[in-house]
Amino acid sequence: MTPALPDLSIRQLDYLVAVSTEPSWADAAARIGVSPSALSQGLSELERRIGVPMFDREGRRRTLRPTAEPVLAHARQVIALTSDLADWAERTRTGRAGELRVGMIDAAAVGHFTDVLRQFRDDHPELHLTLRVAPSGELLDEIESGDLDLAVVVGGHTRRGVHTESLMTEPLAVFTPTRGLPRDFAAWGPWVLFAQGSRTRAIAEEALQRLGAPTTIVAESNQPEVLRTMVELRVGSTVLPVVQAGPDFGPGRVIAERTLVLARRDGAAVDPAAEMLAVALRN
Amino acid sequence: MTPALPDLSIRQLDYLVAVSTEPSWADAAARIGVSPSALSQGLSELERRIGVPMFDREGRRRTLRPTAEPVLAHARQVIALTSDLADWAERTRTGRAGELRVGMIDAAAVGHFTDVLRQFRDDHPELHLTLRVAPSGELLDEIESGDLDLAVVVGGHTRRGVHTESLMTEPLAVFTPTRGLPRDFAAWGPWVLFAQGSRTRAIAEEALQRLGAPTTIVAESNQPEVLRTMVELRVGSTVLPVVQAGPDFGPGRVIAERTLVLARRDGAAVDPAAEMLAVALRN
DNA sequence: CAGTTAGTGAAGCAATTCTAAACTATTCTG
DNA sequence: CAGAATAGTTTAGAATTGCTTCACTAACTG
Repeated sequence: MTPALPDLSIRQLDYLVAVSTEPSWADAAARIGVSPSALSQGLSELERRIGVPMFDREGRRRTLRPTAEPVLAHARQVIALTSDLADWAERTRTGRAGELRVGMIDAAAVGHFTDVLRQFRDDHPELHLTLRVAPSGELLDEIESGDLDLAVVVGGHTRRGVHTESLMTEPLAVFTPTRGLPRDFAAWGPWVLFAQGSRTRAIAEEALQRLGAPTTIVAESNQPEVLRTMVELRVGSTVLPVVQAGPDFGPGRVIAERTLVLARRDGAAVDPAAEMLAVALRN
Repeated sequence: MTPALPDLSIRQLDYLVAVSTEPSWADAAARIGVSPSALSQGLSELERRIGVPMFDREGRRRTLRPTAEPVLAHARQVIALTSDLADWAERTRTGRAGELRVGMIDAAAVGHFTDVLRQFRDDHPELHLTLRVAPSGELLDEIESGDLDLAVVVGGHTRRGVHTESLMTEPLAVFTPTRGLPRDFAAWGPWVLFAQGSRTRAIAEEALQRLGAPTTIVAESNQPEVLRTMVELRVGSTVLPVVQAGPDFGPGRVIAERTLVLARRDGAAVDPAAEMLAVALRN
């Protein structure tokens, strides 16, 4: 068992180092910016806590006795360490260093927030930023487990322990192999959609049902690239965020919209770097 | 210029390490011996001073976030250093380590306090004890300049900045080449005495004058060995502390006494080791 | 000797840090 | 699922710490 450490404070050690450097205690006090009395009392207290006499009296001056050398060495070392820590804290606080794990759905990463990400990377070169692109569900799992600090996902999920905040809404549109859509909703389809379980898939199906269109599914994938190819091969029509439709199709027929939200672990302390990215994402 | 260090205390760092070791904060608080409330508040304060969020909330527990690893490392290191310092302080305080420079006149070192010195050396094997044997005047110079921590010298000197304390008195006696002394003091002498400037020499001369004996000096030396030899060679009589007379002479005729005093630098902090030796010297 | 300088001690005040107790939220348990 | 137990926080109040100011002592300086 440790025999109860003396409760020394950085400040007291700082006094000691100052006194060892400056010609007089008064100068030391002035440099630190406290009254001579405070310095005197502080050093007395330090001496008392360590329990070993450290100062001699030389005329009216006080001198550090050589015996106290180990204490001075200790003080210097601890102050150096603390100074390093303060630097680290400063860098972390300003988001200039540290680690930040971000997740985004593909539309966010490659579509809406590409520029924001690039800019953020440029602004924080020392920050170790890892970006994970995956469907909302997976990202939310990782937010929940603490593997991600921040994620941009499709809104509408409810997940305990995860806090969300709306970022933007974007339109979902129907894209067909043929130019133009039948006037009669019942003639729409069949469909090539995002995979079962996807929130965007659910939004699309719901919209189609509301319009009275059939919801026959002939193929599914989570990769918009795959969906587009299917449409080109005339397997069926699809519902995609317009940013992901690509230039080969027409403007598409908007039938719904989805919300992109910023997700963070609930109760997690706000990481400064995460907060800075969040600000950037909100524009 | 350093950007003002956060005033962290050992105690706060200790909280952090405890929390990282124990399964719950309550356990950590119990181990340290403080209320859970104090721990909670202390860690909040630490977090605030460092300025970087360090804890997450996991259900009702709080966990150290990986980001705070550098702080924990710092805490461990500073605590280890402080623990070393505490050990050093403990050893120094109990006189088990450190340095002690002692001066003694020969009669004290070889006569009265030989056993005390041997015992003290045995009791404090780790203590670096240096013993300097020299006449009182020299020793007092060195006490004054700080080269010695402690000295046993002949009393009667007054030296500013040096504090003295009586240890013992010892008799000074006349020793002659012949057995027995003349009844008539005027027939005493001639003398072989300690060198001019010696305090013991002054005491002896004064005593002889008081008795009405002549004080013709035919030889002088500060080495009692030399004085004894002179007496054996019948150069003259001498006045010596009885401990230094040796067995070859009779008991001697006591004519005065001198005091041995413990001398220390005035205003010097009391070195624990010095204090322990002082206690031993006082018996 | 008067004046200045270095450091200390006392009083008062503000900030810190503790305990105790009430409180919130979460988890366990029958 | 209700109720108890648990983990941590908050609040109020007391104790401690640490600072400033001011008076003071001792030691240099001219």
